[in-house]
Amino acid sequence: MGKSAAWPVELELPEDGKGLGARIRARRKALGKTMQQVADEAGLTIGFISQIERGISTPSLSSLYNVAKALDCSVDMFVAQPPGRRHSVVTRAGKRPLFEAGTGNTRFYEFLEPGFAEARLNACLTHVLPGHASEMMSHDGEDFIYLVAGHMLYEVDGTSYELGAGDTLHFDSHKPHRRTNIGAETAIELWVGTMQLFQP
Amino acid sequence: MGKSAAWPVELELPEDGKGLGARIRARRKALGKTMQQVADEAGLTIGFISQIERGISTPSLSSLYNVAKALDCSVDMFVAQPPGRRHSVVTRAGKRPLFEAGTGNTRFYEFLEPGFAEARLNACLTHVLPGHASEMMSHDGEDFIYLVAGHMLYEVDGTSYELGAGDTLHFDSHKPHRRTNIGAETAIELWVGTMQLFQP
DNA sequence: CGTGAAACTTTAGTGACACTAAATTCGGGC
DNA sequence: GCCCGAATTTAGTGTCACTAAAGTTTCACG
Repeated sequence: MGKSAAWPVELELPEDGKGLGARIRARRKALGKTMQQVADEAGLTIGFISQIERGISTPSLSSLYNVAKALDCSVDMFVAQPPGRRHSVVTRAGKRPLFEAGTGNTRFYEFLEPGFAEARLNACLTHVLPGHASEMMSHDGEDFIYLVAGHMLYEVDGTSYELGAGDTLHFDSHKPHRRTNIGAETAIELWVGTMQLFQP
Repeated sequence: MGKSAAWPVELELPEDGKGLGARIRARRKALGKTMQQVADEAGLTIGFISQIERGISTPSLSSLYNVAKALDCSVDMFVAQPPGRRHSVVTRAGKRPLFEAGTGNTRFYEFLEPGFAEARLNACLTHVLPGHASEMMSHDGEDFIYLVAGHMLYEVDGTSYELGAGDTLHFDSHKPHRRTNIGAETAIELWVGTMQLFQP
């Protein structure tokens, strides 16, 4: 099965129709480089670069790594992305759908639609009522939090961080983490991360 | 050169010492799956999964794609990351280094250190004085902007977006974009993106 | 401790495809 | 039309992506 499945990478195209080869070509042209230059820097032949870009050949991981390096970017820029989804470039304060999270009416979140279908960033504004404490969690990706208002206590991998308005927190989401509103008022946190959110 | 360079992918290890195989194993164990399960779902043999995880064999892109799918994640989770860098989980309002950007004293930014060495997200708080207009730019990654204060006009790929405090903007950074402070006061924007920032 | 089964590793291959060198074609400028 | 740079095509080759099966290790249970 392995070898005859050489094409699934290309078949799983994002909606904009770009596969691995097309993305490499787009990047090369954006940098104004010839195939010969890329081939030289990647230690490959110009013929192979041509075949890669036209989807006729698929590079090994190490060759792809070298091509990405010759193109001044990282490998993940060329690999397949998740399928398209609803999106909106701008979201407006006071006009976002508000959803209740979990149980107990202690947390609400404003859903921010991603700016474009293939976006890897996801964002969410969460309103946390005083006293609310989440359970310990751990997941893929990374969390970036900007505390818009209030006082929160975050625990990440056994370490506690107390945050006030304007502070930020950023950590690897694999690490066990939870949060508590330790203030007297509703806290508002802006979360930006690379974990795919449930889309209402 | 191509084939004899089968190991550069492993040699370019992030600081936590994890290569492709080790990351696959970690993910598999995190999901509580056996090699046999992953092999079945990926259409490969258990022997090959074992060799991949121990770095003895390197999968083709299509096989890696299928393994990632069997592990409920995307390929980019397994590829090499940039080298380590300075980081800090928390940044405090009023305590961040402030830098002047460009010329003319019309823009200052607070540098937010990434939360961990391998983080892919980068963040920055920018203070934009009234009237300041940036030049048109375009780069890798994606931009997520939360306007903390003020009124800004953003132009992305020919389309204009006027934002007020609390609004967000999110777009593919490849698209030509620029911004102008159209208000009477300093605007503050929180930028979160996947482009690597200059690190002071 | 012994046993058996599950989980993983090792071995001994095979053949397809990752990649090459060189020939040919294409496109643009003069 | 000629020339040259850029890209594509052709005709391979041999390495490694991947297999099946045997062997080893680990783990749970009595």
